[in-house]
Parts: sequence; structure tokens; C-alpha cells
Amino acid sequence: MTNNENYQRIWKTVLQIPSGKVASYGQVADLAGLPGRARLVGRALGYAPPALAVPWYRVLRSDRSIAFAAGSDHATTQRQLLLSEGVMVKNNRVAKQYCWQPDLAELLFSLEF
DNA sequence: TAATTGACCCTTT
DNA sequence: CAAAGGGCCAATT
Repeated sequence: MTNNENYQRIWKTVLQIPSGKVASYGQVADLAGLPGRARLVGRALGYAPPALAVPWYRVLRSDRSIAFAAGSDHATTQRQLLLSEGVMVKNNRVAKQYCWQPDLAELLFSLEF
């Protein structure tokens, strides 16, 4: 992995997602300062060290569906984790109301101004 | 070195 | 909403 710095930023951004809310890969990429690099977010989550406790399950596709194949072990685990936070999952997809809308103040704080 | 492969996204049909 | 076509980029083959 040659871009460890990008991974760090992605992990930090995902850690900003509050419990009970979800964000898309593209959204995380944008907030992390990596526009158009949603795929990198998915890769970063796969490489995420367990020690950081990154809430990877709060990251969904842009259509708010779970990124893994429906019925797969990963998808089932993710659905379970989301349900435990009160996020209802219907047909491998969640409702709009759970989308995280980051606060400007929150963003400025994470950017360490 | 070149081709393939993804935990993806956007626009158009 | 689903499907197709084009982009993106690091890691793997």
C-alpha cells in the first residue's frame, strides 16, 4: 500500500459517522478530500486495523444498499450491526432518513483548523 | 510491463 | 428502481 496517508484520512472520516447513521463510499471519499475515489474507500476499510475500531458497517453504496452480495456472510453481519444501532434494513437497503448529514462545525473540527 | 480486478459512482435509458 | 456504459485507481496476476 503506497498511499497510507489516504487510508488514514479515510479511516478518520468514517470514525466521524455517528451511531445510527450511514454514509456512502463516495460521500466518505469526498469528505476525506479524495473526490472520485470511492473504490479507495472500500479498499481502505478492508485494510483497516481492528485496533482503530472503524465502523465500516456504517458505509453503504450510493443507493443506500449493502455493498456485499445479499445473503452473504458479510452482508448478514453488516445488517445485524446496523440493526443493533436502530437502522432498519429492508431488502438489503436502508431508508433515506438514516443518511448522515455532516455538520459544518463537525467538519471543521476534523480538519483541525 | 500489461491486463485484470474490485466492500464504487455518475449519467443516461 | 434496474441496467448499461464510462470513469477512477491501487493491488494482484
